[in-house]
Amino acid sequence: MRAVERVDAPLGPKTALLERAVGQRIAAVERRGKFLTLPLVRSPSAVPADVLVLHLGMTGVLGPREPSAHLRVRLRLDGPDPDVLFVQDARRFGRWLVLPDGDPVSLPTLAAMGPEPLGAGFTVAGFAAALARSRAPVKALVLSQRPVAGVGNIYADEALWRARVHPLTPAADVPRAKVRALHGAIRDVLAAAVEAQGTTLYDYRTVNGEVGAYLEQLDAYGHDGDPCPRCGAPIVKLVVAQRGTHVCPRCQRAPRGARAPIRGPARRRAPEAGR
DNA sequence: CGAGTGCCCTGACAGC
DNA sequence: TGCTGTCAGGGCACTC
Repeated sequence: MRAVERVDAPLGPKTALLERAVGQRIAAVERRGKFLTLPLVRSPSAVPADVLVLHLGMTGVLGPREPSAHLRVRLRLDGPDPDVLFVQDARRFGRWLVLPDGDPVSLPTLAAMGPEPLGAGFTVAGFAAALARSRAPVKALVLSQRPVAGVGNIYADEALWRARVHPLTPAADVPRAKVRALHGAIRDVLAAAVEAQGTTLYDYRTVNGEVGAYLEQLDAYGHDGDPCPRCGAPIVKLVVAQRGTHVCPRCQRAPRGARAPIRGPARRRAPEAGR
């Protein structure tokens, strides 16, 4: 069990409690959704109380090599090499903090997080119940991490496309058969993406510095203007929950009342062709 | 309390 | 060449 000898990070509200990690031992390395959670103990036989939480955001990289730029956290451990871990985060969307006594009050998303998508706790029945409670657009609800953990914008689009569910459908209106399909699609997409070591659009790298290969398997995300791989209709891009959203207008039927496609803020004409 | 919006932050890129 | 504006997105803070 390695102990934290020193933490260097810029001071601020997001990092104010990091120094609580100093002198404690890392009892485990766990993950909840997109959060890394490291329970800390004050002695090898103690029960974990504080939890060191790392969220890498979109551009965060955690690894043993010192980055050439955008270093945010330096974590010095006792014991053998590697004895220093670095967090690089160009866009500063990451978070790193200690939750005293594991209290997630400052991280509401973590506190209310749904089951792990690849675990046994993610059931069709539970997923259906979560959707039935909300009239938010189904994509917005999925992105909230509450019905299921770990689904971000790319994989939400892919799963909805596979299940033939329009992202603007009110969650409670998704038919039972499509809830089942979406549940399966989320599992399939995430399992395949993990297998491919993720999706590198721009910055993302694995812990070994490699790009993620799932980019090549994307069917909908980023394919606006391209033919749908299933039916050939052009994929359309719209905005749902402030996120770029890619839909096949033929396979994914829009809910009644939704006018599609919704372009973003109508202050600027969209470019003629995709890149 | 659920839903929607604004914001953070930097790099890539388009357009002039 | 260099400037300006826009866009990308995970999660929190805030408003309605």
